[in-house]
Amino acid sequence: MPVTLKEVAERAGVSRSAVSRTFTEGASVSARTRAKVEKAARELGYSPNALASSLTTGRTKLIGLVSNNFHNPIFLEVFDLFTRGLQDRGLRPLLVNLSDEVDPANSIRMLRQYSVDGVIVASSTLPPSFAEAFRDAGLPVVHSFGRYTTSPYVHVVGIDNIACGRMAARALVARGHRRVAFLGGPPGATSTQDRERGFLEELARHPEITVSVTHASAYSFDAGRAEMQRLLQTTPAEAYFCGDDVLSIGALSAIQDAGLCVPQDIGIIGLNDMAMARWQNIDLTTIRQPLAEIIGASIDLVVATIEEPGRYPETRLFPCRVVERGTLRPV
Amino acid sequence: MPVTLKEVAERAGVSRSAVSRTFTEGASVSARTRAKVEKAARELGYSPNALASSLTTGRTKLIGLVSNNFHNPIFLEVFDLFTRGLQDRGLRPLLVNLSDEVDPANSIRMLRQYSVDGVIVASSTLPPSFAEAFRDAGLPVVHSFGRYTTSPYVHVVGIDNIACGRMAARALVARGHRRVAFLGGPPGATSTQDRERGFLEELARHPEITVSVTHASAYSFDAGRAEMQRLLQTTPAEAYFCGDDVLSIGALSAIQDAGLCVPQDIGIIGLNDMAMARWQNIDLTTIRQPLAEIIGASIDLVVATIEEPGRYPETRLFPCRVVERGTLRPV
DNA sequence: ACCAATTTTGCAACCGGTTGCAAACGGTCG
DNA sequence: CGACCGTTTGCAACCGGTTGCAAAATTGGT
Repeated sequence: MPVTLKEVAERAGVSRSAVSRTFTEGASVSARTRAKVEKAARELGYSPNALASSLTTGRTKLIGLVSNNFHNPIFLEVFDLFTRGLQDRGLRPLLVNLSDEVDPANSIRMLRQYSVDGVIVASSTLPPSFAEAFRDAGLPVVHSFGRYTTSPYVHVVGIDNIACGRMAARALVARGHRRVAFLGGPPGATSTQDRERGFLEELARHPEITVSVTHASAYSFDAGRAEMQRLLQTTPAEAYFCGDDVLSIGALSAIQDAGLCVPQDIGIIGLNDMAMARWQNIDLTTIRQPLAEIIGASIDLVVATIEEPGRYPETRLFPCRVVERGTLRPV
Repeated sequence: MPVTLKEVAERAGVSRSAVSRTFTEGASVSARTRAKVEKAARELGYSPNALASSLTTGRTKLIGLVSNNFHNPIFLEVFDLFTRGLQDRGLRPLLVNLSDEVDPANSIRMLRQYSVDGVIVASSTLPPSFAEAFRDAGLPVVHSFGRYTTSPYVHVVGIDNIACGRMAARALVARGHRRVAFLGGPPGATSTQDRERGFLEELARHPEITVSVTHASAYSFDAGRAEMQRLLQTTPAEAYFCGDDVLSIGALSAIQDAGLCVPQDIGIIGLNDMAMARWQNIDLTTIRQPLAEIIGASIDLVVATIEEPGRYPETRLFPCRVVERGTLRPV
């Protein structure tokens, strides 16, 4: 059904190579043949088969976009930015939903079958070994929202979660809170581990302040709410640094249901600054993670690695900043 | 770099066809050769190139998933279900983000270049002509969340929006409201048009009830909030049927900010029942759209059409029901 | 052990493109 | 007009598979 190179060649009265050349950037074709070919192609409605050409060129312009975060609303923003960014560069996202899969083997096999040019692993809950397995399979890979390392084995783009933990701690200290706490995401997530670490390190400099730590089972509203409900059964802290925004919103809902006021009775600071944090009925004080920059850099890096396969793995971290809204009392 | 059929054949001491056959379902290979081939393949880490095989078989197992809804949180649920559902059937989603594009031509060209087996257009804001253009290009297509027609030109899977409008109207009537209103999404969206129509038709049977209609500029929190703020400047209705949940949440926030109580002062009923509607700090009364069924049927239908290209276009609608929560007073 | 029926196998052509190479072409200059 | 040089062109091989067909191997029956 779809029209092929050969048919265009016949109609234009030229060889197949001529047609191929008019459709490849920087190939040698005279203006006359090009015109003939373009006319024939237009009349026939021809567009070259990207997959067939990938056979010889070795490039598909397909990028595997692997994620397991299909429940945290911020990932809709992430997918929006990734798909647009990839499209803008002429690349196509092949989406892989990991849901509860932890073994990269299947995804690797599948993405190799489709000869993707590169892979982006977008997750803060997958272990570093996950992205590394792609690299071991010879695929250019970038781990977005991954953990910072001084000697990375794969490209990592994201934020300095330890520094964010510190930043959150300083924000709470600056407000004079004496009993603070970290309400983390799933303990296995490197993002939570690092945020916790930074938070505790900074607070270690203030021995007069009491710190406690607990974890929600997932980065989700329900998990955040459940954990805060549990905490409210005994004496809660004065202010919480929550593992991320969706957790914060869950915690807020538990606090409000308990008849307590935010930020008077309990303060909350989140992390991400997803669109919803700006919603006026939520109005969450949070640490802003510069999504667009992270995603832009991730794409740049995967493209650079495709072009230069031996490229040395690098880490790109973007600075975050506190966005003051209504869930933490003024300094 | 990746290992090919030929290398496996050489190592196993068989022909290339033999290798090909051991990897194709239902081909004739003796147990002995199969064993030899599988051993060689395992040792070499071979997995067949899906794109190369697609050249001769004409099937890529790639499905174009086209959407323009990257800002409505329910679409994260939609993408989750679509990607999982497709993966479960051995299909791969090639995601296309339309953002503000309205012309299908580019998407069609691109999806044909990648020889997708079929296309799913997931949007309630794109006109019917959008999906139809794919069909005209010879691509099997299903329009999910599209408009119901008695004589569809493409497959449509979704809900009966007119019936939903009626259902919302009945819910408000049953509660004894005398001044009700529809706060729709973008006027161009067929979903909004149909919901409005059903709502008005049902209310026409109750001449004693005052009805008014306005529209938000998008299915988004901000648009819903802005429109409700505008409405609150004069005398608002007693209860609103909002175009969808995210609009409802925006409206709720405006109402609360104005110091009014829901459902006492103003009632709200939404549509979709997205995960967030269940969040206890939102607790939205809404009309539940059975997402999983809609998406399952969409995939079934696109698969069926791939297998039987001449298949008659059909419409599959799923029933919705009111989910009672806290934003509408009890009957 | 022989023969026919059945299964398995390899050859070779093909899917829709790309590309190195050498021949054909077009233009310039003496 | 012919030699020379740089472009443009087509041929043919190749990318990594699949598949129709006929030959080879196996099976079963006698």
